Amino acid sequence: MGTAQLSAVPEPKYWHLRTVLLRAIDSEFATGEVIPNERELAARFGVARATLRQALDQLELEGRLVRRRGIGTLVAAPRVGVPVNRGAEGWPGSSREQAWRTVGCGTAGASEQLAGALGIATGEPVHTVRRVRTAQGQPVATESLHVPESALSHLPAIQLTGGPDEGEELAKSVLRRLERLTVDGESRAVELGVAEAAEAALLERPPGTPVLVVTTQYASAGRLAAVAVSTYRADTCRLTFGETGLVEVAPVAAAAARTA
Amino acid sequence: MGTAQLSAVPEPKYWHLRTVLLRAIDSEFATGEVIPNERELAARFGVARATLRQALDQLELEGRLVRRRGIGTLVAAPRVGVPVNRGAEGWPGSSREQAWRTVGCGTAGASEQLAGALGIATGEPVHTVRRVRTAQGQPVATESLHVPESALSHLPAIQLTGGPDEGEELAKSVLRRLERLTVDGESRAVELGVAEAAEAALLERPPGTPVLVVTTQYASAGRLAAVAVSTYRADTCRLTFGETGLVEVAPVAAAAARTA
DNA sequence: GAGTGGTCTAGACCACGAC
DNA sequence: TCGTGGTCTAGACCACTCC
Repeated sequence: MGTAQLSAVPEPKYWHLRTVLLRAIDSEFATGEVIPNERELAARFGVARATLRQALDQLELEGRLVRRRGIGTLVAAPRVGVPVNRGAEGWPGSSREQAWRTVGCGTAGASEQLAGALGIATGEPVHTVRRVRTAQGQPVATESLHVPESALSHLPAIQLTGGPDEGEELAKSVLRRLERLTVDGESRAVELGVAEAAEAALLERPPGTPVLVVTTQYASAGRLAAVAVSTYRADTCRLTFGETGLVEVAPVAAAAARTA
Repeated sequence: MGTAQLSAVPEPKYWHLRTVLLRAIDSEFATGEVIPNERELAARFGVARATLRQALDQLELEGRLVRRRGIGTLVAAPRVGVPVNRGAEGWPGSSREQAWRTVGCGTAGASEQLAGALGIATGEPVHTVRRVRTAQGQPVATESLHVPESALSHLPAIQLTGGPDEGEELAKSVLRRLERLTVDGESRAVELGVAEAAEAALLERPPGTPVLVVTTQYASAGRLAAVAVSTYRADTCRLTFGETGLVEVAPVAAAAARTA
């Protein structure tokens, strides 16, 4: 990594540093390699450590760097493409969807806001399944799946053993019954958010980690049957939608196409 | 806004501050209202201004605050739902898609990476249309739409006047010819990025602004006919996908469903 | 214990908008 | 001219990982 000088233009130093560092990690470092530590880089570029950190913050937000306390700053692997296609996968919990692991489940009366989102009356019983999704061995998303009991009540109840894993049993029951509904509509929204403490822990990241929040509404028989709110790690995930079969655009090619 | 004391837990101060401020703006301030300035808030909470700014940074990333130089910090309006549904809209540039405005157009030989993304040979001529999308009077996205000439060459060329607005004419020609193709497949990816200088200017934001990068591949007649890379302002946008007709989940309800 | 990134401080000056 | 947020500095101490 060279010691390219900073220009005197009215461009912030940290932004210029980002550009210089980006070129460096693209050309001189391999994925997973540690770059020089912050104090050394700051000295090398003649800036305060806080300024250098501002540049690293940007690159981390872009998913180009990973910082590990006690270890150093590493060049990040390209983001993983994560399919967010329930249409192709069927209902949540169906057989082809192996990536999700249930971490909790419960039933409660709907809050006013949750009731509004589900199109039901406040206080109606709603099952909530909490799950974690992993890809390539890493946790990439958490999800809260909300299903009003009334959307399932015409289906035969599944017998619960009432054993030690009560939550687990309930989750299985909800997901199995959900599977038997026919999906006749899905609607999704994606926005940027930050992980709260509980989510952050499941994602193995500190609180405040940027996440992509995906809100999905499932319709069945002309009514809203479920709402899922999933939070995907923004640093490692690239959400993919749409028909399979098309070749996925490589991240590096996408970056080129953006400014070409 | 009260002066709630900070707890002594091993939770970072800035994160605790974020929580306190979030409660305050939810309960005591209206959309568009200015909150007290940074120096006063820092004094009120007994922290350095940099620490307070770290908390405000989080809330700005979440789209809850807007900071304006020379003015102050305002409570942000809820994010706008922006449909990213070409299926419903038809090809880019079709009549129903009023929100886009062309800002530039050109034709050049494909770089190696762009060729890879389009599934063509390096150096093949590719038309690139640059556009800006506005919603509610605000610019919300920029886009680079890449179309290989070979995908259009079987269609009658549209006569160019060669007048003063050459780029504009070319853009119209490309978009009109594209419209006549039948779309038989779309594939999309969404990831987090930051705006470079040119994009940032079009979005009326400083460089480094977080954006949602949407990469769309359009297939026609069994081949890739176009690739679009759109960057949406993450602070103001909530991307919506899927069938219309379902009621949109209100942001506040979605937030409740996330942790309920 | 040594080295790393994470947090925090108390200042300084600048760029911009309103007056 | 004044008040605002934006940038930058030069330190300090802490939490974590590895040896």
